[in-house]
Amino acid sequence: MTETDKGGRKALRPQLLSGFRDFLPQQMLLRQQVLGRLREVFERHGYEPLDTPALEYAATLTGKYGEDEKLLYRFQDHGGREVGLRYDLTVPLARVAALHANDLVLPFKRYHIAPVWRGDRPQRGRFREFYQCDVDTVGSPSMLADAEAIATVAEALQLLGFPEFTIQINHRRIVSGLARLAGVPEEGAGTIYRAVDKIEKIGPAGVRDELIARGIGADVADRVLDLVQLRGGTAEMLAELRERAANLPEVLGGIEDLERLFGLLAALGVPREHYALQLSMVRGLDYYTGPIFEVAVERPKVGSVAAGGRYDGLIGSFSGRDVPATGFSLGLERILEVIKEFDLLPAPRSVAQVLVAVVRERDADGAAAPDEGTAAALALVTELREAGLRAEVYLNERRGLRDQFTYANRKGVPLVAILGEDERARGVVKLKDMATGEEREAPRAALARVIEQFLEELYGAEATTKRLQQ
RNA sequence: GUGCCCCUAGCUCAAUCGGUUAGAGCGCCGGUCUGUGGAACCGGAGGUUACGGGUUCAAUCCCCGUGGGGCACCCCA
Repeated sequence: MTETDKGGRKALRPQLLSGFRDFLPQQMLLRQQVLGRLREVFERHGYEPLDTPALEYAATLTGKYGEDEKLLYRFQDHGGREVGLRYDLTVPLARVAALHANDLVLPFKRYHIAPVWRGDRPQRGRFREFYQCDVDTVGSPSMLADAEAIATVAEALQLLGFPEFTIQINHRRIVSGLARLAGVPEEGAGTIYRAVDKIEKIGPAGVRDELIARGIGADVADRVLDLVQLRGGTAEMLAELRERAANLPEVLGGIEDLERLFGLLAALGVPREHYALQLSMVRGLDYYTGPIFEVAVERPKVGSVAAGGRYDGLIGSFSGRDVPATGFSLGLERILEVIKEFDLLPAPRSVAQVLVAVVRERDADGAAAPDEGTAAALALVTELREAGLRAEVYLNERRGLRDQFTYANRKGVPLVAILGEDERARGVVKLKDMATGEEREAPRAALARVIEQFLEELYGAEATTKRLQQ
């Protein structure tokens, strides 16, 4: 931070840290609209809200993320404690599950919408402070919990109007079986996983090159690629895998999980085009133990918008007693990138639905007599608020109507209500639609209803009723 | 974290080969205009050319560093 000299006065240069953002009202309106829909879907599926502190003991966060741990924000607090900003919402949940084990009804389903921090280099859809929207279930080893998380995410993306998306599903044990089948020791497996995960991006030949470049024999590389590229229906692919992994009980368990999971997804009615077995998909975080999920988009180029999986060992790392858990996480900013790209959710520009103008009034001599007009406007705005409308009054009674219209116009307030002497005498309120300039008069008593009707004509039922039907 | 590109008014961009007082459009503020906006006209504010240093008689321009942004990689939501 540098200081500057502004008009003889020292001033701090207002500046943001790289990868951190302010959200101005326009952006907040869109964000809140999206979050509102997510919350709605989460609660519809019975997930309960949870929040936890931004800051945790560093030890809580370390050893969970593998190589990514280098992105963890950590430092000493005033008491010299080693602390860190949460890197995701999953580890804090595991900590909560261990700490409050006696207070939670299992299976415990929670959603958590909150910022997380990663010391990554910013790019489109990638920030150092960003919001994750998680749904997780603690205490159920059943694939039902995984299926529910997947169904929830599918429904959320549908509700947001995502043009097309596929939830890719794989299993941690199948992934590690890959290395085993290829005859690669567990330590070197990471490089295989990472290379394989890029198959959609760089193609099989690219993966082969990368594997060989990393010291994997050509024959082994081919075997891995062969497995990962199994084609056909899900059932056929799993059957084929079962055959090839006949002597690897671990992999067989993974195959069973997935067979069950796919059955449950069908039973839940998740549209078939929205999920698929993807044997090349790998998740980087260390804590996954079972099924893993990911939703990636090609357009815009922001990578994955959601990811998750089962982590049956994570809670045990806090409590010493393994408790199964699984969940799915959506990345708000990446979802917003998609929404902007396809213009899926035109958000209102302003929270206010109506601006009550303050009409200046003069007495017979032409002297200012502002109080009556102001009082009338205040009474009206209060009335509208009591009727449940989002109404504001222009906060400067010395301005003319012209300025007040300009204000409404700039701010995007769709309606302006005018209650001057003339209207008061006739018991009406004049209502102006700022988009078209059209004016209507409504009896004072019925004004709120007329405004609601007006808004409905302008924006459809959605804008006024907040309740969204699928 | 690595590499490359970028940064001039609130926004989008100008400014000859390094040349003297850094301009325009839009926006903003005020006025023409006491009850009708997004039009027009007039006027105004707003810049240490991101910041710091260096080279030079002279730097928006060349060099170095810092900060911020973008792209690719790494990785990831």
